[in-house]
Amino acid sequence: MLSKTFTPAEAEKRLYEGWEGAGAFAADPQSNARPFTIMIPPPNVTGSLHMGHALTFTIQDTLIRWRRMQGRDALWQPGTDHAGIATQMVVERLLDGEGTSRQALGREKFLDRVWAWKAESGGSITTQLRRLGASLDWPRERFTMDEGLSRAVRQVFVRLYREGLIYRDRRLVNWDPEFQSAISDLEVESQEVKGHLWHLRYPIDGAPDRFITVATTRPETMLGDTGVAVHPTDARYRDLVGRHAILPLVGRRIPIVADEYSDPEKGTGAVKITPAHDFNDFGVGQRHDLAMPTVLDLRARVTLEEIAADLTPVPGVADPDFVHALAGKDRAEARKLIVAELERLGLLEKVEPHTHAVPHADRGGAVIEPRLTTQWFCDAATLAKPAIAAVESGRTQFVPKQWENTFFAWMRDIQPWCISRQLWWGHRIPAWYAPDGSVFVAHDEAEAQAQARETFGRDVELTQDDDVLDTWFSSGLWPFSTLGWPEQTPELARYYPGDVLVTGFDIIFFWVARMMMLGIHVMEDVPFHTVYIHGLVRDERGQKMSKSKGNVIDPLALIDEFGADALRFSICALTGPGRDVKLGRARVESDRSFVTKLWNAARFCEMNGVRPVAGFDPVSLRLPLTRWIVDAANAAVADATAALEAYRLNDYAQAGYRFTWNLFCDWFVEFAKPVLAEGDTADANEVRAAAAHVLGTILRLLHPVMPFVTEELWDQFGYGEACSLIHAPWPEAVPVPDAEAARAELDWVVRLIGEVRTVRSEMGVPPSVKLPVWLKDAAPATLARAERWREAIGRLARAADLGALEGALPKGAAQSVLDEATVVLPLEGAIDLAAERARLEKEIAKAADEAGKVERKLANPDFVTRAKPEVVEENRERLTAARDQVARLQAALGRIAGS
RNA sequence: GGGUGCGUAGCUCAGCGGUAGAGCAUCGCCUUCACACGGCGGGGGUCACAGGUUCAAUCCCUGUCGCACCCA
Repeated sequence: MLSKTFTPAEAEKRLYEGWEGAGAFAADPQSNARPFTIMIPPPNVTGSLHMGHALTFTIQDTLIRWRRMQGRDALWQPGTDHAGIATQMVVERLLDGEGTSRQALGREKFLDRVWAWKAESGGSITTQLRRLGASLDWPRERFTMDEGLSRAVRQVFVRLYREGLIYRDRRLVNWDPEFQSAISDLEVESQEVKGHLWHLRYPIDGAPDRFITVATTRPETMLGDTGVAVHPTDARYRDLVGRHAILPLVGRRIPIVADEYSDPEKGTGAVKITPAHDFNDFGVGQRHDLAMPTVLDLRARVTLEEIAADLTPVPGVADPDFVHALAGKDRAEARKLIVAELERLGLLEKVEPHTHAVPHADRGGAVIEPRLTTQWFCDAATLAKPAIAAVESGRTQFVPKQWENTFFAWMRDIQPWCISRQLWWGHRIPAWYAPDGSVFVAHDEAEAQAQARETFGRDVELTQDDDVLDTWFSSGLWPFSTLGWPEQTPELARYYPGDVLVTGFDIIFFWVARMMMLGIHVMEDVPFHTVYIHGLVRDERGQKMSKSKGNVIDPLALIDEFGADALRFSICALTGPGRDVKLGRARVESDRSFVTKLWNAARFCEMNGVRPVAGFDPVSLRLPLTRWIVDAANAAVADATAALEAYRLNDYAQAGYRFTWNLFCDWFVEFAKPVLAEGDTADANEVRAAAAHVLGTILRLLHPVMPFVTEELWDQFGYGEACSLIHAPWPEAVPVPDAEAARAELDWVVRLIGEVRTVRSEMGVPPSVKLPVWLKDAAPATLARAERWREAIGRLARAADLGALEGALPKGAAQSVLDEATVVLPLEGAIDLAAERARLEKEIAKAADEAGKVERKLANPDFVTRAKPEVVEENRERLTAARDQVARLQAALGRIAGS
């Protein structure tokens, strides 16, 4: 016996353990089945499950469960990435709490400590994914810092280096001064900040009392200015191009150059150029061969090392003592002092309020400082070309397609990818330096030694590069490194390339781009054929969830409260292609009702002796009711399958919901009741068998999105062994004899009941009062139909009697038109005639309005001659139907006129 | 500034040339033997605005306005 209610908390744990324990999630490399592969975009090892995860992993799990049921050999590859910066931050914070630091521990002990942290609290997300029901192949779980994956990283690094696609270069990079590491462009987030625009007057060399005024948002960088740029067409400054300005405070002579970077409309049209501290200025500096002194150190404090020699006293303009005093000052402090000094010297023309975009680190939030350093770079532009081609040719397709534009835009304008990080936690760069600075890139130290020996003719002492690689470098290898590459494993041969990568649009550049570039280069094939891009999760008002707004919803709390099935269903139902998911607690609560509804429908079936029938053959179905519901199940299966194939998760959820609730529960179960009450008759047994078939279809249909409740019912009903629904075959259409006739019949019954219910409700007849239902002018076939459904109509339409209208219309009857017949409800004088008249007049107006509209359309000769013939024909039929409707309703009105 | 997406019932969204739809909310009735996490019924929309194409436009085109996001 099914319990009165479904208890998710109890069932979920038991069922998940059942599946996992039985190896139900496992891919089978030995199988003959066609594989279906989803590589999990590895979540950050420091992370815990948030709504974004719940969204992406619900989609992935729904897809993987569906394909698994279709008989595919499904691999959903789990794992986490080592999240260099985030993890190091977490552990450093712990050390800070203990009054120590990574520097005090030293590199090796620090790394031991990180591994200890990982063993203890890392990867809690993998436990949480189980709560969601995610059917990942856990024994295959990988971590980007595993030995195997680390080997893949070294191998690819060495290969790309030898191919010239990885190189060292001194370039401007985004520098996080708090973390003291380079970070990639993508880890920088620009934020609007209210600041100022300072207008500084730079004296012109050799032209007393003449100045060029530059506008800047960062006056503290002026110490590193090595030029002033004006637009080549700017008449105001034409005569100054080629001359020099005297850099205030420093006393350096700096050239005034013509460069299109300078925007005549902005500020004064003249910009100061600080090549070592601004990306645009760096470009100008390169074009005009300007010096590039660094004036801020690793922590963004003023350093004079590279400009000390330039300091030249100029009376009233530059005082080396002032500049010396700035050494070691923080950039904010230096700004204040410099502005004050310029003001004192009369070189500050004006200060305007100004809002501008300031780069911040997306981890930690420090203001990023562009900094000129030597780093390792990857030639992304070269790697991007085949990736772009793969998408252009359709070997990899984006769903929805418009995201391909985003991908192209970024990939076609891709910058060299800075892959070195000044961290300890990560894959240490396999490069060793000889005392003279020559570099040897090798798979290990011994190989590097051998190379050095060859170069120098003797052993030299090598030191390994201190830096580690960007975490995304290892994530980019994920689709093949997790399968054992560089070993040629059976898994690699079988599951690469994968089928679909599921992720949010915010991550196209991170995962998609990198996996594409590295996958194509190393494996010579795309890593996946489809990239399904979903939206972001927002709160019910459409606001982005964030801790600072306090609108974060914890998916685990929702699972505790309403069950994983309800949460998963909500997510699926709201996931339209290219749409953000606006999710609130109320939505999940209401979807729990659906879980409950399904449970109760199953309980009804159980109580009425519905049991799976071995060898059930739909071809033997005789009753319209059973043929109708099995046919409708076929349609639901077709809709759901088509929706999943098109990645329309919302349509899939809706197809399951509507069929289950609005057809199976609302109509089929109600129609079945009188038949089932017959007991052990042939009809009743046919209904039982069909109900069992359809319930089984529903359970299979909904399993991908609601795995727990469906599995529980499947097991308890005995459709299969415990925990076997996960591998049950995905439903397919079954042959139904004369489905068309069954549909016509049931459709009529449903409409009749609807008409009667509407009239009763509008006339204010309480459900406790049963009324006869008479059919006037009904065809014999219609009367026969009514007779067949006497029981059900009696119950659902509260009909005391049912049959043809004998004789004249009884006094005070309500009427409604249904096809050729008029449904008559005798109200035995209790009817409010005025109300009935008004009701009929309203119906007439509606029908007449429709008739008029179609009439006008058909009266247009252009329409009749130019529209498609079937459209014209359809409209003619509509006109006839509407006119008949009007005529019958008018007749009905006429019949009560005399009453 | 460049790009993308979106403005359809109170809300969330579907539809995308030929009769405007769903869910939720709302209102009314009902504790009917699976389910009140329920049943039945009703109301509610110049499909953002203005032009254009077409026999026909919510749907296609152009422009305007508004919102969101991405890139600079």
